[in-house]
Amino acid sequence: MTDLEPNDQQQELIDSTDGLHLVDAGAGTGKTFTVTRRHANIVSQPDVEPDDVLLVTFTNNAAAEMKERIVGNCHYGMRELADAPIQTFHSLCHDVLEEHGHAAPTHLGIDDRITGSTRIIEDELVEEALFGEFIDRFSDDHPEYDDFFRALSEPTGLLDLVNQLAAKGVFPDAEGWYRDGERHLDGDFAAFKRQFDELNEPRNGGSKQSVLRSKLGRYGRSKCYLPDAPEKSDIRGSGKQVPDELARRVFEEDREELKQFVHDVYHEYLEFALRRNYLNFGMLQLFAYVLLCENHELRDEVAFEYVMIDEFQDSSEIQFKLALLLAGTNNICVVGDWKQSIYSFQYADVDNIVEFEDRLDRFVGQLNTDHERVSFPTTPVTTIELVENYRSTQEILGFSEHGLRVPAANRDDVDIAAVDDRIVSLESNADHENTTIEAIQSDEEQEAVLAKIQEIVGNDDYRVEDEDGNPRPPKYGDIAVMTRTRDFGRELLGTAEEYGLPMAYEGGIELFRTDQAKLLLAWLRILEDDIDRGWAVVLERAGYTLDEVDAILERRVYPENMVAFREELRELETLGGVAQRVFARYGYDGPTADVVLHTLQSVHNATTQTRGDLIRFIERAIESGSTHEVHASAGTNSVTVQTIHATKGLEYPIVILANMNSGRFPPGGGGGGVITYDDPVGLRQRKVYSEEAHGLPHIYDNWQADVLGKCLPHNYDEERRLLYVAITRAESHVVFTAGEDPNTFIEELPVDVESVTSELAEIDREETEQTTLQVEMPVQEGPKGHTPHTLMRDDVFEDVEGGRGTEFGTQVHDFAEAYALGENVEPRNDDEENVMQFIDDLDGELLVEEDAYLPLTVDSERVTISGIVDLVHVTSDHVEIIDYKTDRGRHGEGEYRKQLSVYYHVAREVYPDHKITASIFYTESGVRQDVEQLSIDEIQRLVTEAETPTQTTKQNADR
DNA sequence: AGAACCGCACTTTTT
DNA sequence: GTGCGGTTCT
Repeated sequence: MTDLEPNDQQQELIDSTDGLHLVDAGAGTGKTFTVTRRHANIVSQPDVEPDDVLLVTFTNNAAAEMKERIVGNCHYGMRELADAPIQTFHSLCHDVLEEHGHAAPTHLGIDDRITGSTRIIEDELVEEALFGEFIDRFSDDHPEYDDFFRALSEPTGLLDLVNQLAAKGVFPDAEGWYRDGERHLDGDFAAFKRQFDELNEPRNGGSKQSVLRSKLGRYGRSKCYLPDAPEKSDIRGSGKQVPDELARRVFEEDREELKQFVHDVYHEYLEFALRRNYLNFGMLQLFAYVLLCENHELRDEVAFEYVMIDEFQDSSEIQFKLALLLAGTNNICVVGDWKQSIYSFQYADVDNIVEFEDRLDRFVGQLNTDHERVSFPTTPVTTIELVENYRSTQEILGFSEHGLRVPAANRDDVDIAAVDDRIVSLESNADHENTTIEAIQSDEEQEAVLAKIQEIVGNDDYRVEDEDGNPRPPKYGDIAVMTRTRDFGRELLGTAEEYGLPMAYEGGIELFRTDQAKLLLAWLRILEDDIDRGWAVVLERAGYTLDEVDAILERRVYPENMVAFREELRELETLGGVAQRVFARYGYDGPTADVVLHTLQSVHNATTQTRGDLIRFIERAIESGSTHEVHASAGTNSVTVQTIHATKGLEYPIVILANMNSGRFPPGGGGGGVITYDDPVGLRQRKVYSEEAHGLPHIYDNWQADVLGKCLPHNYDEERRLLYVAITRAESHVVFTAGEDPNTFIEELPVDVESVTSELAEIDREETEQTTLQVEMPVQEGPKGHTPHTLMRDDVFEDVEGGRGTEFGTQVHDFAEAYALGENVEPRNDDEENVMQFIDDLDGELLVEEDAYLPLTVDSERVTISGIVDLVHVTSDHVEIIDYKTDRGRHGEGEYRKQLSVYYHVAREVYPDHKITASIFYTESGVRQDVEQLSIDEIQRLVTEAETPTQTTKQNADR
């Protein structure tokens, strides 16, 4: 609808630039279109610059898309808008801290600075490792907290807690809690009591016990409370309700020590992170918030004249407050849809939008307690509803509302009147009415899904609209299968492959962190060069203890059966063969092994990678991030498989909502945390002392927390919204599918469930357009011009045990350069001794050319480059390219392979007749290792892939 | 009809 | 550890 004019509500939003606005923008109502037009309208005012208008999105992709659309719509070009504040909260906070935030930690009593070199830890596993290191040290330093640690199974639970507190705006300072943070930790008895009472209400007019009493039926089961814990009959009472005073008994508990513990962990972790020169995403917001709270001049300086927040239902409490601090005026506009709030696990709080006015008022009050930080009135708030839907037929829109009304479980009762009251019904703008909504159940669900797809493709009953609005029969590419779990999607993909049906999974898969991938990697390493890292994994897996593994690695005599297996693998010619044999050995025959195999093969086939390349590829994949993105090639005609969470913002003519099976949608259960934090209950600990920790029977010594856990209602709202989101992706047709045991949702929806047995035809692979999986190579920056320094990834956070780290490496490198330049320097450690020895051993006179990047113009015998490659040594017939590394074990030679290769090819041009080698010099051991060169094509390919990220198939249509 | 008991299964993803 | 659904008991 780029060419179309805005409708009345959209126009109203575009025109009302001033004042507080809450916009309910349902699915497919042209939200992005309207927001970008509104932005253009604001900046078209004579005294408003793009810099004055903050537009917050929740993903970088969304920000980029917004920017692009805005450029197309106003008189500013991309250049003027390149630095305009159209960004995520996180990147905005990053900018603020970078520019003004050096002293931010001091406001929390932390004597450290945020500097330009402070890194943002993006990888969860990296942070967990760092946190683990921190918590080890912390527990050593604080014997007084031994009791807490005895009850903790996973220290990462504490990291979760810290992040959750940060997202709620609860921070520790030197003495206690920043501002009114402690109130949140204490909880709110009145609010708790309301929830307690609601859950303690007898059912069926008094004839049936309350939900709470029923839940407490398992009180004490498979638990061993301390002797002073009350009896079950005492807890549950004798009537239909539990005793009223139970609320107070479980709520009132001395938590001073627990709060102190959490405070110390939290505060010292912040100190630790700053000392190690990193921040996580939560800390970005934390410090930016503190800074904006404390520094009144800065707040005025940074403040924006206009603030717009997109996808407001995905915002967290601290983000709401940040927005208030960043707003210099009341020109605040939040746009969102509570019905599409499905990211609470990312600290999103739907109440930000549902209770917007209450929260606005409350948060401003909190911010203004001691100083007027927010100086505009919180009323009036103008509400604008976008109700015209440009995506789906009316029938689908009507049906989608049922998703918000049906019970998600037998015991779930929905307050339909209350839901209806909140729903703003959408009106379809579609000019065609051909819609089908159906549900099928089959004992072989996967086959049923595929058979349904075969039935749909080319079938005029399922006709869809082409770009000009004319009806046409559907293609594979018109269909999306949405699932709640990745697993089902992956399995379906495997089945589709068997039948040759073109299907591609889109989204993140944690492919290379699976045991399957790690074992395969280990064996590939063993095959490649027998290195310890391969054997260590394999031996550990076979049950050897760490000491035994060490001994075996030391003696290099490996178990006979493993050596035999290695020889067996050596015989195999293809990578697929190796992988299959490895998986067979360990009994991996599930979908994960299949996908690992398939993915590696597609990388392998599509390129000319050697086994060594693949090893490095897997290493990088493991290192660089937990999930591995797998995309369908753009433009191929294949069915898309996605999780519902990943489909937000997308749309498809035909949606198959699969895996509507009992027990899985909605999810059941969920592990019990040790320390929980949840308003209004506050901070609680469930102390479980395990047998392993004590050699005693399992002791559960906090019966209060046990009961508290049951006093809060289980909320199914998000499950229902998930269903709603999935249905509203569809333009024309929806199919639900379930296996043997359909769940409550599918039974409660107003649609007949038809039992089917599917007849599935095998598709001739030659005839269908094959889809290939493209795996994004985790390659960093590409080259700019032809200087190699841009090839080096500079975001590798190096921190190695025993004091070896970035700083140490820099020192060794500085020493090496100074020594090569002939300066009078003394080695300070073994590494520098080794470097000195190495340079001394090189023959010939030493000549130096400073700042010698490319091209290498040399007429001397020998050149030192003070650039990124550490040393280029030239003799009459030989060029040696050398890179020092201070931290063997952290990085293989693959890390800087591209960069060394670029030098290699340049040297080739400069010295066509010389022998050219490139190698890594490990300073710790004094070992030099040659590096195999990449061809120019290979470098080019890696670089190109890094520069052109694959597009997602269908972005939010142009509205 | 309601209460008690038993066995089963056990996410999503962005910054 | 916990919620669900089904079965059995009262």
